[in-house]
Amino acid sequence: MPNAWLMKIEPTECSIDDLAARPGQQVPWTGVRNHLARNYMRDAMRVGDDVLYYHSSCPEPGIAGLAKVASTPYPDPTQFDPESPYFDARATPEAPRWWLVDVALARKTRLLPLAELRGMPELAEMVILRRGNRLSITPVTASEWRAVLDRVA
DNA sequence: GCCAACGTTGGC
DNA sequence: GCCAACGTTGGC
Repeated sequence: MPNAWLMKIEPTECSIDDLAARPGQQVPWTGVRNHLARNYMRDAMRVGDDVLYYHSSCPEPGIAGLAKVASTPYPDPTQFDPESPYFDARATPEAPRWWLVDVALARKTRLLPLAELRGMPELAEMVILRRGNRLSITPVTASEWRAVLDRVA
């Protein structure tokens, strides 16, 4: 049984439709600069883990599709790129500070809006819904995953 | 634009 | 190590 995760992305960066249109329907999860979220990718994720693809900072925030972890962790290349907003002068190829995984589309779903998630009793304890949560990557329990799957079926 | 919540920075 | 100030996130 794979673990499951919720991963936030701004649709202006890569929406579910952008992902579907990409060759390989895959996206490297660049730009994470929070240690806990980094640790989830580097230390806890496994290829094949389930992912809830969540649109954030947009007119309709919510779950937009299902995806899977598609690579083992590797250094985020943007940390070495002085032109990138994610450049980190303290990182070197010998001692990277930031890691990522590739995420591959499983399928687009109907948009499950944040308000609807908040209304689901099965998701009462979901990390993303807790007050003040700002983490861009959070673990999802097996029962939460099933509840979301049932809802978009 | 507002604001709550949280993380980071930096002086001490 | 403490903590105030500041920056960021992200929904509304």
